[in-house]
Amino acid sequence: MEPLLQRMTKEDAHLLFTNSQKVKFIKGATIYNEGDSADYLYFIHTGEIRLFKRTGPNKELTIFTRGEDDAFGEIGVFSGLKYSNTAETVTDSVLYRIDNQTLENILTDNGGIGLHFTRWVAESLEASKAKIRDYIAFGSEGAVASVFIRYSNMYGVVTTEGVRITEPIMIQDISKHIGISRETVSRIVNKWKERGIIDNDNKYFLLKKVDYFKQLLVCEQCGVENCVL
Amino acid sequence: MEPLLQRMTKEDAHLLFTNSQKVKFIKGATIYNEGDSADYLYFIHTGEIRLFKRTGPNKELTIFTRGEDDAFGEIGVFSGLKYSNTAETVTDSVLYRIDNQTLENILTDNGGIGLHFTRWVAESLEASKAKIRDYIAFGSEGAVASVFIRYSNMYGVVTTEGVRITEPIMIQDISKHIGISRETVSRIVNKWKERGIIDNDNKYFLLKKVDYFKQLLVCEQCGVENCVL
DNA sequence: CATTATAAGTGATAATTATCACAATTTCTG
DNA sequence: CAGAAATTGTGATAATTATCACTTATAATG
Repeated sequence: MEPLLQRMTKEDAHLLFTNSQKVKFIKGATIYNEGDSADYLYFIHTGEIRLFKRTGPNKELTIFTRGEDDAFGEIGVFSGLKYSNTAETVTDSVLYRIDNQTLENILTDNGGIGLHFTRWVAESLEASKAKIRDYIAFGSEGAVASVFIRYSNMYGVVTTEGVRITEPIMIQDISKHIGISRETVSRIVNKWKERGIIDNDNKYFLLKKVDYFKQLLVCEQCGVENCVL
Repeated sequence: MEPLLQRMTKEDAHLLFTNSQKVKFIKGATIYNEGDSADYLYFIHTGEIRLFKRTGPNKELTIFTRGEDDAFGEIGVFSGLKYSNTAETVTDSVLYRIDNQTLENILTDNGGIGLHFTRWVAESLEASKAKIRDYIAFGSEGAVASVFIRYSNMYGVVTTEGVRITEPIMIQDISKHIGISRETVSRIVNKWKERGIIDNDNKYFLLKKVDYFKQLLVCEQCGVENCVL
């Protein structure tokens, strides 16, 4: 999925930045908490952000992640008074934040920018709905497969051996995306390793048989563009 | 969640209608299929529409439903070339459809209308993400509870006995929302009936202890506005 | 109103997944 | 590089859920 800022002209992006305030966060910092008043939309200059919901003591569900040139906080800013997720940095991050009212004024005056926002949110919605399908309809294996496919769409490099994922993936990250126990995810991944479907060098995975995943998830109908985490 | 057309002025809604084409469908008709070219956004004048994905032979997953004054098809129109869901009428329906390009022109010229679209899509996104949480994080009971809570937010009437849901609900409808077998849903619902948590007159349900559901789903943080199906 | 068609309930059983309790690996840090 | 911390693997067992094969109940139709 194309990051929000890359969809617009430099001038439009500049307009948003000049109306924003620069804020820095170190790795692992919390930018806002679920339930906080939703005052800002955040643009990611550098870094990566994980949005998640807490579902119990020591239990989290990752809702999505966003990276450079993208934005987050739309859920609160456009649709409610409060953020419905917690936002946390995955890496050191430099963000620009624009307040609610300033943003609305810009969008009202500038339908072109607004249309980019609508498309961006609509694609996020698309991604979210496709996730529901994948996570629910094909059991635990389907859910894990879906996470791998989505990583491969985001960070995959095609090689002769298969698709190499350039971002490190931890088993427990996968587990947090799909709400399945770490142990079960571990067992599924190891079964696939034995069968030669995937391979890994510690946290770096190689999908040797992407078709196995696509078949499992009945991917024919589904475009790849919005199949992301 | 407020239907799209009710968010805007009559003039703005009128502008959209005059650029649209009226189409009628009988109950159970398919408006478009997953994979069809996404040429139109549809406004619902009267009727109710169910959007779903097919996940196997005789297996469907309901993605969402929309009713009067609302719209659907945004996924294709704003974000892709193809519809990613199948749209089917639940009741006889009168729709207006506007083609892709005409809509984009209107939104580009009119940031105010565009902002309503963005908010509407952002709230749908919010609903979708909250669903993921509910359906995944609290087991089968949580998923079923979530469907009831969402029905009650959409069609609930508060009475001295509890919340009465004015729309008929079939067990297999619930099952299609959450991807859990009909039999399991049936067993869960009957267990709750025995315990006095819910009651029903055939398809009409009464939630006697809404708090039981809210506790199960840890609803404290979550606003009710976008907690819909 | 009898007859189909749909939907729902249920027992038995198989399959899947979670949980617990550690052991083994890998990564981090001084 | 050693020791600590974090992550992963694994066996045993419990809990949950799906599936199958019916039966029962409800709704639709001529």
